[in-house]
Amino acid sequence: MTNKEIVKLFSNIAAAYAIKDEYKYKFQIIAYQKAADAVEHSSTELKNLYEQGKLEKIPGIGPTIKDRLIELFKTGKVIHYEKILSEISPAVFPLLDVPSFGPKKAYKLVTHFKLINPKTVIEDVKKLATDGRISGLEGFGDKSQSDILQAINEYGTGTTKTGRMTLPYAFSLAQEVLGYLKKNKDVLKTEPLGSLRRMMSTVGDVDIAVTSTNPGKVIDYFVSFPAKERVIEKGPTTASLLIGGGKHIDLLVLPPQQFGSLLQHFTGSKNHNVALRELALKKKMSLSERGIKLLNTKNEKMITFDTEEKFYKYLGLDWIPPEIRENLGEIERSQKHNLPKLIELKDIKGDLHIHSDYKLDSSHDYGINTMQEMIDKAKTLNYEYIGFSEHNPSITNHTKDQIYSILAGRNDKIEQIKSSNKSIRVINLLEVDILASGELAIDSKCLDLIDAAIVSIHSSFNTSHDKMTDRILKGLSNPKAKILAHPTGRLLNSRTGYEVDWDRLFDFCKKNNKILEINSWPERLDLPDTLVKQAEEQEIKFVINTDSHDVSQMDNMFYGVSVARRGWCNKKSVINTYPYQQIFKALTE
DNA sequence: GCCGTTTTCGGCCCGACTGTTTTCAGTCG
Repeated sequence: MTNKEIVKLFSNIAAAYAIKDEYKYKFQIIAYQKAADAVEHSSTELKNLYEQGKLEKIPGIGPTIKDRLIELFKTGKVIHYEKILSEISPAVFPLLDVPSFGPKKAYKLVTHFKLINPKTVIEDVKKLATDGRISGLEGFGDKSQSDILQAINEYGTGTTKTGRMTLPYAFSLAQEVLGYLKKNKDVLKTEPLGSLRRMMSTVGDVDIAVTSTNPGKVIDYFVSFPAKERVIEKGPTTASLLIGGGKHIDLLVLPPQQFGSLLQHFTGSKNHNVALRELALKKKMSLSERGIKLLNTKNEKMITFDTEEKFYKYLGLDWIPPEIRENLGEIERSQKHNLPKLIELKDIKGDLHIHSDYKLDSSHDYGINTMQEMIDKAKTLNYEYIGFSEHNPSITNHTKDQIYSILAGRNDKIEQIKSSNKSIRVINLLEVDILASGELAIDSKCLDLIDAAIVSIHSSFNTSHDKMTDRILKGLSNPKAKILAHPTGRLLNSRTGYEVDWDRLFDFCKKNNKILEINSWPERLDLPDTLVKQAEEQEIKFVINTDSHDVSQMDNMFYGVSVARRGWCNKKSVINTYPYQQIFKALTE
């Protein structure tokens, strides 16, 4: 049973409760939706947590759901869930994946037309709509019928929800929309919000806020955005467009005096906003994008805010950086005026994971720029130091002596580079494979040629959770191995990372002064932010690297810093904020 | 069914938009 399957199970349970009796089961529905959400965002497979007896570590899973998960892992099923689901045709559930279908609509159609086959139900409903048999059913008219047909067609052709965008893609899309909006004279201010402002590693839809004294005109202008496929909805203050690839652009327009609450609301996250509103309720206030309503006054007086700082302050809170607005303790810390001081891009003093074009006869890829070109780029970034870390020479094509002489040749090159670049310090690193056995790809005589090794997994990904952990710990046990690069091996939208026992790894790093890389490559962003936060709580040290293979990629540092910020990192936790002497000591002691 | 700076019992966010209605239900973020 994978997390993905558990997410589907919990959402189906929530839907089943909504169909049975929405009012009676109101809070079970919320609980199961929350649990599904928590499992979806868990950085570890629940199966592993179950084996370690740590299921209660997931917030949103309490005693009841925990017992049911134990039953699920032990027996492969949960009797209580089977009973609930058996009362509803299984044909209801596939429809829930189609946008605009909720439990009520799906149930009504499935029941009325006696649909029973979950494999064909979407096609069955499509045919009913095509034949004009849905219109006229209670609550359904001609428009509903054609909307259903459109939703199923878009779903079938993959026009809806084909994965999430990487950050650079989302940024460029947002810039395109912003550029368009700024040409309109009724647009006073405009900002991209939502998960993009929170710098999540992937972005689903682009959310844009606008202030204007004439919202209607802005909305009219927005819905004629040239790159749109169609208008999803359009009201007096909000509108939503469908664009290529199934992405949405959501717009919210309010007057300038409400800009603070608008920013706050539309930045999210949902969990942060819900928690904030619950806190406000206890103070007899009700929050929305329009401001704060005072519930104990006569007409529920509305206070408006032109900045976010004022909005948070009115609630007795310090302003919270968008990257940590996930309801993971930030609200409590803000109340106590005790928020962490997050690392910033300007704190970074160097980049340690750089691939130049120096040929080591490796089986992996090379960079395209010379060492000198990368150093020149590092100077423009005001770095104090740079670490070269090409891949180790191929071990299948060479003898140990050949590898030694290749690396000795590279040492000569690095010495020469050092002597002609006095203003920037050069650190002699190497990215070394951890083999399937856990051994490093090169021997200790070769390792003695370099200052330290960045070790990483590039083969045999499909190993069990325990074996992969053993393998990594063995690799890291080598005294020269100081940094574990891209620790999960994930590639966003294409490869889930390998399974590792993170508690064991973090414990090992803590005891042995090993450093975890936060890789800034936008398809990696690895270590993921949720694991960064766990490791940060255990006082593990990080290094934020770009893994650059060309000079322009050295600008990706910004993305890695955002991951560290989302993981609540202080600059003290990140070794490449240290001055040269201190980082060199950390890498070589 | 979860959870705790008001709580181990009694709470549980808020509003937008659409279609089918004539005051609201359903879905979404």
